[in-house]
Amino acid sequence: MGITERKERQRAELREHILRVARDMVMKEGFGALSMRKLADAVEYAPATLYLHFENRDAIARELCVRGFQELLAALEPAAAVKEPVERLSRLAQAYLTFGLERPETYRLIFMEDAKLSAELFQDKQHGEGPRSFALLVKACEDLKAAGRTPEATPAEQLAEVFWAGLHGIVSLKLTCTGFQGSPAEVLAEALVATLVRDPKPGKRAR
Amino acid sequence: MGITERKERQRAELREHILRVARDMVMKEGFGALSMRKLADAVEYAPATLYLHFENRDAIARELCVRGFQELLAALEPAAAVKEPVERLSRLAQAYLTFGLERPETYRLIFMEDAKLSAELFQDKQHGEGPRSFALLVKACEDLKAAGRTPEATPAEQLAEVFWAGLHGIVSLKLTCTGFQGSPAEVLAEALVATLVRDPKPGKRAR
DNA sequence: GTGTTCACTGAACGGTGTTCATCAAAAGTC
DNA sequence: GACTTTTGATGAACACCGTTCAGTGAACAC
Repeated sequence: MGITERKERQRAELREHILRVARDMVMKEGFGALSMRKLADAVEYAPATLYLHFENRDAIARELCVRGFQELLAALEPAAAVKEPVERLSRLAQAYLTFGLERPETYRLIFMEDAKLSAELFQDKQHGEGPRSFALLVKACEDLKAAGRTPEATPAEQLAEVFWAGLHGIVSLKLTCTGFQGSPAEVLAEALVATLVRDPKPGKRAR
Repeated sequence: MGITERKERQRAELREHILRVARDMVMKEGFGALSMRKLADAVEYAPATLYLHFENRDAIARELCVRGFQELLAALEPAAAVKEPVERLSRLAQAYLTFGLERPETYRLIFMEDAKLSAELFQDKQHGEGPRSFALLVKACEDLKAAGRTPEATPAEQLAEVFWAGLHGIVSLKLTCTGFQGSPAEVLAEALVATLVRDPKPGKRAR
């Protein structure tokens, strides 16, 4: 009875194939330019066939979103492995920027498209690559705080949110408001890290 | 020969009427939901008539963008009038957030839609409400720097860009990634200001 | 009164997402 | 092997979309 298994496998393969082609099209021309008909054409099936594998166009977007977050997490992880908190923050910032600016359409899809898309991906705060990516920033800020190098009154979690917001702001303004920001993204990232980090206080070191 | 004048006035009035209706529709359902046909229906003209007043749908978006930036500038100006730099920064942040969160679709239109839209509005760095809004932030950061309360190495302009990016990040993440940020926007705004501002250094006051 | 201008429109073109009855081939059953 | 059932795939349709353009009728100029 390997038939049902084979069918299931073929079905999964086609689904995967559709998603890969869709991903390529989105990366080239953006999600807005992805039409079900063009996608069907590209995979050499009739448009209606796509609906046997995905509920609708949004379902494809959702799937691509998940993969986008996986890529983001993968892009951040090397930087998150750095021990020294300040250096780690800086590396995380650079990695985030590089991801956003080199994959603009992916970035737009996961962070600047419809709210419904990314909202549900942040529901489960434990699993999911979105929350896990954020957790890396939180950890970095906690370590920074433990080293006594953050503004005292601000909790690490809030600091991480401000950090993420800053990074997202830099990337998304570069993507939409072309030519607004005067400074290069890397410079802004460094400036952002500089605002977060406080000089170590010699008086507190003995404590 | 008041006829041509009257015609011109009527023409301008209709154009204005179309824009007002378009603005209402965008504020209610977002720019994506604004269709030329529905707009034509709402103003009780045939769709083709709209093209006698606007080159295409994007031209309407551009016009609404300009108005959006005017509203943003108007929202920021009271806060910009505050003397004390730290307080001013805080007020600017709150005003920016309020604007973004209370007019989400306007905000999306001017900052999160197509790059072409806002790009050209930031070409002329002197005039235009976009650059002038940004100038308010730059001035605030310059005054903050003059008071010796910024990170020393970072120029005021860069600081302003980081500030704007932070604000934009907070607003746009609230708009797209609903439920991602744990903290309320106002709290994050305060935290953002806190990261930018340094304690006054008593040693430098005498200088 | 006649000619001209011009705001306006209906209909069309080519595109979109989505649905559904239909069909042929594969799988299951005897 | 013949018959029935299941099922992957589809063509055609529906209701939208932005945009164009020939045509029309009323207001204007003379």
